[in-house]
Amino acid sequence: MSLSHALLTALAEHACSGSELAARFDRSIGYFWPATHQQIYRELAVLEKEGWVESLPPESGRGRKRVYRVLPAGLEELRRWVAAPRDPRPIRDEMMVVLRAEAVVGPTDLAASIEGRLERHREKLDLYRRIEARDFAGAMPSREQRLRHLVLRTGIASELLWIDLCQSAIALLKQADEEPTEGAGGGNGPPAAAPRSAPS
Amino acid sequence: MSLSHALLTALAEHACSGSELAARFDRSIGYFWPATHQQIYRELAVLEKEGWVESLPPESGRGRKRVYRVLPAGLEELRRWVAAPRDPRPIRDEMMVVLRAEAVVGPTDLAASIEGRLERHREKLDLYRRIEARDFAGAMPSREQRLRHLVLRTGIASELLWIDLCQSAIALLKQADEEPTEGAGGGNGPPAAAPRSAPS
DNA sequence: TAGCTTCATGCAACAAGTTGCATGGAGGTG
DNA sequence: CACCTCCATGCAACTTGTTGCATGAAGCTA
Repeated sequence: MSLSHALLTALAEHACSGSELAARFDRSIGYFWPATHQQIYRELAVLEKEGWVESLPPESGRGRKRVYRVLPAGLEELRRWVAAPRDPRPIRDEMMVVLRAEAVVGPTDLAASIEGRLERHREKLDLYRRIEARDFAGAMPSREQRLRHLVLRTGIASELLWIDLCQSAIALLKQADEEPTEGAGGGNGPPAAAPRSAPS
Repeated sequence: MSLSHALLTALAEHACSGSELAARFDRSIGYFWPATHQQIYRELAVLEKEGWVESLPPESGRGRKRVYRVLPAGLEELRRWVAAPRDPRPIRDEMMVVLRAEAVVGPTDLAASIEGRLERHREKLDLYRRIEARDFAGAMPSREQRLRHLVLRTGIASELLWIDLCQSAIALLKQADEEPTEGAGGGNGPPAAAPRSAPS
């Protein structure tokens, strides 16, 4: 299971409370392994029961913040997990299913839906590039820095891949609309989407 | 939910039984949306309750094969789903977490583990390329063919991305092993090989 | 015909992730 | 002080995906 080890990693980088963990996830590890605060609290309780982290008694301050810290056994577990063999994850993205579905029941208004998604990918790409410029501008990075940069660069490459897929799909769908080959198309199709003749 | 619609798609392509669906998944849609036979049977029951598919009474033959066929309501639902807006999925690959973990608790024997994974990606890439050569060699493909080819090409691009990440990671980890400099921004003078950049 | 294997279907239990809401403590405002 | 809002933690229920095993129906073999 990965979430527990993602939490160990984050806590090893810097001990903190559950809510702070959730906030940090939202702008670092969470880009690649999202987790809600619910998952995080639940998992922290498990980690403590395992003896991998300890929780310091709640400080005073807003709410009842309870700070967690990694124990040596947790670091050991993390080292073991890092070197363990593991399989690739499949892509498991709806887009791959949707395109095949469109091939069967289309044409539909899929292109418009993909336009929206394309925009999200562009925003993500932009975000990653700003982080890259901010955090990895130095010329002589440390080992840690280089590893984290590699992760970020993979995120960037992934966004570029999806942007490319979205663009190709949109082009292909529109092209097929403009040259309606045969087969009477099934008669559905909202007239709302006027075919823009400007190719992207 | 995607599995139900992946099943509708597969059944729309060709009506068949649960076990045949499972077999077909293993060599087509399942590359990008894996499903066990358990999920498939459970989901087929749901689809039938929804009125999206119907099951013909079991034939005779091996076991009690029960063939499912998509109903018009199912096709309608599939069309609706295809055009619905949807967000990108996060990458959610352990690799991204592992590299950050290694940055914290390393060095470990991570490179060896990645070597194994690299091999899997190469096998997958090879498989996809053989499918591409087999199914998409024609010069004037139909709309369906082009859409399905696009899906496959994205799979290929994805494998290339992960292969690149694995290679970069291995190079980086080994390089760091060989020059165990530390702290103080010391003089690692001859930087032999800069990390490879991602394809795009 | 008895026993073994394979096929197709399925139950049950679990693991992981999601969603909606609850609670109790701080702090701010009138 | 009374009230409201936010913060940090957490419960409960649900969905989705995984794992292990069970069962009945053919077919194969001796």
